[in-house]
Amino acid sequence: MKIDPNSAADFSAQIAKAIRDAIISGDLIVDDRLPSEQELAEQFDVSRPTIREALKRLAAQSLIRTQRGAFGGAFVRRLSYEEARKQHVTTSTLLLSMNEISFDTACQARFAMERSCVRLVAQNRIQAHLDAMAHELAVQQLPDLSDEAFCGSDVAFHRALVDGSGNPVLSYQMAGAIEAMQPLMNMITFTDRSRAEIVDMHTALFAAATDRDATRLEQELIRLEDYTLTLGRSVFEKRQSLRAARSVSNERTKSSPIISQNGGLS
Amino acid sequence: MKIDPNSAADFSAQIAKAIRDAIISGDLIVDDRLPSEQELAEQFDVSRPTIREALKRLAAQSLIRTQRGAFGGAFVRRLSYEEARKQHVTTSTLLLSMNEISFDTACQARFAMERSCVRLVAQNRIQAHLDAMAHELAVQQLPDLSDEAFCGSDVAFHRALVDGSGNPVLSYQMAGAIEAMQPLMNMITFTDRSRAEIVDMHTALFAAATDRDATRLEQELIRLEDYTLTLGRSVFEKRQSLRAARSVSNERTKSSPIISQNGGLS
DNA sequence: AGACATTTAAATGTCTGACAAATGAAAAGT
DNA sequence: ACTTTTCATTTGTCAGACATTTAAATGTCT
Repeated sequence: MKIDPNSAADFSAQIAKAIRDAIISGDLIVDDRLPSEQELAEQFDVSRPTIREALKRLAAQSLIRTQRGAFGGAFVRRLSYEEARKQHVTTSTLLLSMNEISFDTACQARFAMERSCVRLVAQNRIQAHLDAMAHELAVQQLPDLSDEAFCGSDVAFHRALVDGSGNPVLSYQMAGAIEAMQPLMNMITFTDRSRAEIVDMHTALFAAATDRDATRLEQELIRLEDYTLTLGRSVFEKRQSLRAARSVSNERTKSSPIISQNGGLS
Repeated sequence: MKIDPNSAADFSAQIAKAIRDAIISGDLIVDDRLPSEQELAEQFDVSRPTIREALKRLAAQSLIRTQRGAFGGAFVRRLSYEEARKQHVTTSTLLLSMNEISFDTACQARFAMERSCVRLVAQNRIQAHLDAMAHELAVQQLPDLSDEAFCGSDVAFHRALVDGSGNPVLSYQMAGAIEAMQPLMNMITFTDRSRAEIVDMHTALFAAATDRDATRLEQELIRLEDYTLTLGRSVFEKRQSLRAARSVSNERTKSSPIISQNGGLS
């Protein structure tokens, strides 16, 4: 077996790549059993811990599952929509939080993508999707709802909307836009936004979906985008003037106060 | 440190999750150094190999990088657009290949998403994007171009198009649709498609982008979607009749012949 | 004093060998 | 025929060791 001792990468990374390529290329298909760790160690001519590190890498990507005991081992795992969605949301969330991305850019991308669903939603939405949307609408009007719960319901509403496209691949792709970005936007705007106005727009979206009216769905999404953009900008302006006011006395308040940065993990 | 010996999950999985959560929550920020493996082993009260397996899981998700030597260690890594895009494409490719997804569904999702870029492309494309598209157009007309190279150029053309949106977040999200699905579609349709017709449609897309004409961009993408859908259906019909003809003599040819399925890795 | 070479400590990368725990198959017993 | 026991296989975990890399600290020479 070909692993390059002179390569920059670790053995475990090289081995993981070799197995991953075998899965992607189809040499290993769903539910195929990989050789045992001992056998792999012999095939690749490395020790068992090294093989184990490689397998853990693959497990982290949900490419394999392992089973203990006789006739156990590592098996190629079928990547489910739910797994894929989770990974996509995690990756998107991290990308957004680790890179300085303007509110406008994120907002633009999110709504451009959601709008791409309107035709299919108008065509394919069934009663179950409308019911899910109606349920979230009801939740959003509860008087004592916490901000977190409102945000969660907001995400669920939009998820139900895009699920109405009846296209699971599209829904999966949308997760990165909606489930990763919406919470970030909410975190920025929740202080200033008006729940009533949002519920109003959600109600309009619901009505348009009920009527299978793609054009109105698109219009309402544009309205929601405009509202969100305006809100975001006003929040940033407010922060800007606040910062300017106290910049003389207090210098570094630049990064989000959410980050506690204790260094340790305890 | 809290790791649950009774949990169903491995220690390494639990530890990886604990650290991942610390990164996502912001307790650990970009370029923070994690404690050394030895220290982590003591904090979590497990052995060093177990810690290493946890760290490899995080490395597989590009969440950390490691550096050898004194003052080395594991550092929180900034997830770049390129990394995120690669992961997204890999996940999407696997999702598509491991689940039985109809050609129509994939096609629908892919073009719905690409169409969501047209407004921004018309608004924000700069000369560099047009140049990249023109270059790929030239490549696609080379007489001796291999099928693989044509497919590659096809993907590059569409990538240049969506990059024209000037929104890196949108480009990243599109990667899952275009870079993961286009190759699959090509694999199905490359036998029957007409390069001339595709080049023709690409040329029209290029012209519309040059003219900043969003409506025409959308129209041309719909035309390309229709062409691809028709092509895909005719290919499947052909296969269907072929299969019916030989179904008496030969039973199981259901899965793609691309899969060699040797079981081993050597 | 400053520039260069050497040493050293800290950290990851890897290996060996061992034991524990789970698990399904086969053997034994009823 | 059914149940129980045994057993081999395989992953999960640990301990200890050595190799390699790296940068800071130290030493040495000009």
